[in-house]
Amino acid sequence: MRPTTKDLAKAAGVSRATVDRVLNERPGVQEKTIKAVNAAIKELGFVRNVSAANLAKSKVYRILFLLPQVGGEFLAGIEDEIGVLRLAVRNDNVEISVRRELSRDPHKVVEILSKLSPENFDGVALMASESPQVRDATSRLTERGVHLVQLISGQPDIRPYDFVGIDNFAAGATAASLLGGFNRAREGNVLVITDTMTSLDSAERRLGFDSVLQDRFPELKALPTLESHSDRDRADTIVRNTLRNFSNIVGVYVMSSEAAAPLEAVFRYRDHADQVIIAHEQTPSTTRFLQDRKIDALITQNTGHAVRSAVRLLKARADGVEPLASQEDVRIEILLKENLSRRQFSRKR
Amino acid sequence: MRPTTKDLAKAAGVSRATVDRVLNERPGVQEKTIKAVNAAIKELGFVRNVSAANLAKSKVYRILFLLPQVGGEFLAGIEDEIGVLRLAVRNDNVEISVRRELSRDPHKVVEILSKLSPENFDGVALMASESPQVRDATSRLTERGVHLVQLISGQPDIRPYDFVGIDNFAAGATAASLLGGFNRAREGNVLVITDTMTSLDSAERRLGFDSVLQDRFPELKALPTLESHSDRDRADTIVRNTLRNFSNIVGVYVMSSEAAAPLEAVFRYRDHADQVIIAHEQTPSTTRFLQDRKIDALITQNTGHAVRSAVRLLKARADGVEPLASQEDVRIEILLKENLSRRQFSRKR
DNA sequence: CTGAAAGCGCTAACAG
DNA sequence: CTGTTAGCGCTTTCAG
Repeated sequence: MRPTTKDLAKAAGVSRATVDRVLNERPGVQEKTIKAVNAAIKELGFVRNVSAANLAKSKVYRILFLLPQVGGEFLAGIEDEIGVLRLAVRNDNVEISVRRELSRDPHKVVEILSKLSPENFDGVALMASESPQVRDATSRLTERGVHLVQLISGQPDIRPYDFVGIDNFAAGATAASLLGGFNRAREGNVLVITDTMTSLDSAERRLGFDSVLQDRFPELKALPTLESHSDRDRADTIVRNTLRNFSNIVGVYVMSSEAAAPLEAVFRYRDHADQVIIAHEQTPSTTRFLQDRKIDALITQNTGHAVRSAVRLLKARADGVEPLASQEDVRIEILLKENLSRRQFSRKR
Repeated sequence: MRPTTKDLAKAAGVSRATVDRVLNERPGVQEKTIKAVNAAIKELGFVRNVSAANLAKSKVYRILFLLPQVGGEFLAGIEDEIGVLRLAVRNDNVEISVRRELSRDPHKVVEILSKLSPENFDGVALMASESPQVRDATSRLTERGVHLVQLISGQPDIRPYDFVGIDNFAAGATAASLLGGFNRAREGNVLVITDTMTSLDSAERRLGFDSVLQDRFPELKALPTLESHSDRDRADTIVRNTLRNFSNIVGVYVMSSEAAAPLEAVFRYRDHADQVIIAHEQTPSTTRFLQDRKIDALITQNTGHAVRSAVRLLKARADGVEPLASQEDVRIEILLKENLSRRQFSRKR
């Protein structure tokens, strides 16, 4: 049997209440009592039972997902994943809420973040592009005691909070590697489209893409990035114009997570078989395109996993526990028609 | 506040003990009392608090991983993952043990399985090839009340227990798609190697591989499967002979999860750049080969995820709870040099 | 600064 | 067939 607070109390010659005080670093305990309890902890190899503690506290973890207001299939998919998770974690005292109210304007984002406090939320999963203003606001938020994880959009490895998502430079490089590899060494141009280049995510993908193209596929030349600004008509226009101006297009790379409109524009003016086409993220549209072989590959991240990871991280931070690192890594996945996962799950009854 | 058994008891006009009896379908409760309690459950929207129940029962989930006795880097990696997980889940009353004692001989496997009982284990994760004998033994095991999940090796969708792993037909198809796609339409032969074709896994991969090759890459012809029988020297010999007998080899496909020896044999007799090389699973060796561009791609499954998934499934089955299907899907991943995940985890302090 | 006692939601043992 | 009582491991008053 694992030792309990009762055992600690006996070993340290104090009451269970005092053990509790020491365990939770509550104030008002004599230094020597603290030492005695800590010695007992070490000696007995005590590990606290978090669920018993949560039961006693009737603790609920309140987690908020802050998402962009506008979005297409990709964002809808994320909302769905959150919805599924919300039900699944109710048994673990986790209460998830979602707000779709972030805009491109950093000041609006800052305003929303500034209203958040530990009174209302233990943790926030934020899906917003980086900017100096937002960075400051998140710092203040965490200082106020609200845990934060940056979700999908943003930069790994840079600040004192967690990032859940893929390395966009590597994602772009992966796209280039596939596009170049599948292209059979034809010479020509590559059309590159995204939503907007002001987002760091797209910029990083482009850098990764270019670096591999230059290194390994000198026969390919990537054109300047086209920006659709989330506008269907605009996507159509810029694609049409570019296809008209550049004759020898052998590849297309759609960098944005909402790829449907740009891809449809391409299909409208070109036979899909005439070039290698790579896009990002798995949505109903992109899945269909892959199945129909209208595109060659998708670079994706497992959004369900990302969302669960965000919740686990926020919970771990709230508990002051170190998360299981390997589990929280979001991989850059490559999807071909052949490895689209068919079955959701496997069990016959 | 969510309703508790206390609320149920009051609403149904019975004691908490009776509520408990109904909740856990214990015998000896009047039909009408059961109805009353169930009515209250429905009315109040009661959801049981599993961790409170576990606390009261001091329940521990005893889970056994049964692994093959012999194995290389791939199996070692799985053992490592289990080791990490064992520590991580100790706080969740899960006790994991591992036995590396399965042999190729089905009768030995059966013997081991027949000794397992609910007295010792709540669930077993079994990594063994399919065979009629083993199938019977697993059926008897589950009938005895020990939950079972088939891990990595085996067939999805066929029996009344869970399978955690990838669809090997699709994995083989994916390999062919990459090999053919990267090959730039050269005509030639493809060397195919595995450990042993008697395992269903390899057979399935081969079928998937061939089907895509025939459909989409008629310029490629896959040679009969070579079998290394986990023997380094034998791998060397068969590879050398085949390379001597067939001049025009433009591709190599290693189907087995332990790929190091066959790959090294290939490198010994051929310049790696002369053909497209695809193998399975990420291990120290295959990772290095990918980084050095000695191989072109890996088809992998996330073993850490698979192991965690197995534990979650066995726990869910033991609780009689439906698992979160989407989370337990193991994907066929494609690894190029570009999307090898660098960072394990991302947080600066 | 420390301890006693009650309670979180559920289960187990024993009466009745 | 059903209720009472005690207790899982930890936290939270409230005294002292």
